[in-house]
Amino acid sequence: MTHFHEPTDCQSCNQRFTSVFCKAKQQFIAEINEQKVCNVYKKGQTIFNEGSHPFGVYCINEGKVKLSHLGDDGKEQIIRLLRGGDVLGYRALLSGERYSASAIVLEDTQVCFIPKELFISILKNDAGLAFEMMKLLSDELHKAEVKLTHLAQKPIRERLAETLLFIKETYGYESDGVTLNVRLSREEIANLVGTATESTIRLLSEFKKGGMVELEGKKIKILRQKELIRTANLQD
Amino acid sequence: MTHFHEPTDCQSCNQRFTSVFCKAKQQFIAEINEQKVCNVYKKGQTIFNEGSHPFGVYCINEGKVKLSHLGDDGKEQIIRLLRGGDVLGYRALLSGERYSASAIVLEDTQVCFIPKELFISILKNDAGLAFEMMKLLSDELHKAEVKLTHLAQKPIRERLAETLLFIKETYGYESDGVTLNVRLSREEIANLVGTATESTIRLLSEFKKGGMVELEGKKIKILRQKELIRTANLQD
DNA sequence: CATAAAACATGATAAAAATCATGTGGCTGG
DNA sequence: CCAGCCACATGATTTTTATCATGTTTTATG
Repeated sequence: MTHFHEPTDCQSCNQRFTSVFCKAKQQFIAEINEQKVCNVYKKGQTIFNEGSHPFGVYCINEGKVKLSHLGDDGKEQIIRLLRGGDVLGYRALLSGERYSASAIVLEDTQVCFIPKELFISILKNDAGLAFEMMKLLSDELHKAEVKLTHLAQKPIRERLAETLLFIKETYGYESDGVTLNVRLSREEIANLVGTATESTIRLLSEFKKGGMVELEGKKIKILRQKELIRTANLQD
Repeated sequence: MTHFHEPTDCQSCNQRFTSVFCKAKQQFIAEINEQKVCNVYKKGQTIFNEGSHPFGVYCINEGKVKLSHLGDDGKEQIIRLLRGGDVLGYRALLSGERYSASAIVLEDTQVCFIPKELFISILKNDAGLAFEMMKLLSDELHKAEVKLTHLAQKPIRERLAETLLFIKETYGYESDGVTLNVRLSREEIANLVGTATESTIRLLSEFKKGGMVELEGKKIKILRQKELIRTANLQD
């Protein structure tokens, strides 16, 4: 079980330079500081559930979270991977709907909760923060559109390679410089790629045979990044 | 060739109650009115191109536009369909990047151009409008995420049915109450569904045989909407 | 109006991916 | 510690989808 220091206030939070909220005016940061509620979730726990009403936004202090939709036939689709400094739950809040995805913790994670009213009122009074939120939304939209195009046009082999690179971008390597710094099941990787679990397992084995990756249980080591990039066939 | 009345000002624009801009403060609407540039594009023309720099946003007064990405292998992926009242080009502007998609006109379309500086300055000074923009972005993000999930999990047959319903939602029917009010090539429909053109043609023929739709060149009539909904296998 | 080009259509085939089946190893809870 | 379950793995098979080939129809153009 991971041990966390509860941050006494937002000024000393280890995400104070990373999160969008650092762009808020000082007075508002103070308000957040007063009203925020900090919480620790253990691996596998749910921060919020698809279909329920949002009461605020969550800011990840430390940890890893997956955001996933349930498809019409009940199959999970992982929409986003989140880390320290990321904000979640704002999408539903802004469009005034229920959550369209569930947030599930991938490893012990500390999260600050900011109540809806405060979040909205700050957004309405702090144009700078509002602008940053728009940027953030724009970036997410862009990523979603690119992913959508790849999902429609690229074979699974390329998408798996791309997904491994994406995981590396998001969570980086462990101190050894090659092991992806997150433990995902093969099924989760499949739900990120958008394919059947068996296909993912099979292709990972192939990647391993080709010497691109090394597999040790849930540990994945990227041995030849360049070859992986080539396999992903990315133009951008 | 369609004939358009150039709107003399935003107050009399036929989209003044539909567009996000109607949520802006009166003073800003007046500013937009002064600085906007109206333009008519003919079918097939490009409003802006993927990869170029944005100089402002576009507001569709009347007409139909497709927004499409080019995949890494050069294949088109249509990511959005737009109509009168819709705004386009804001995504790239907000995240400060080049356009990540091209906007191409599906039929003669009248568009107002609003310069970047004005748009940004209004957003920074009009919290109400900023909030509406955030809502709009949130909605788009939501739609993109749902589409992403369906692309990953649903067979092409269901996706085609869903796409036909989506086209109907966007552009509605002609006065006869059954014909989709837009002319798209089979290839464009395929690029919307995310599949090969031949597959789309084949499935449309099947839908026709089953009596769900009627095909007359590019005219598509929806004869049995309920069955189409069932075919799309939608839970939401 | 003739003609070429593009779009549509459909069958045949090949490739990709999902599903089914079976087995193994590892972890968990009694 | 053992039984049972679950994740991982891999082969066989089936289904789905793309690609290729060819013909027809529509549309655009000189």
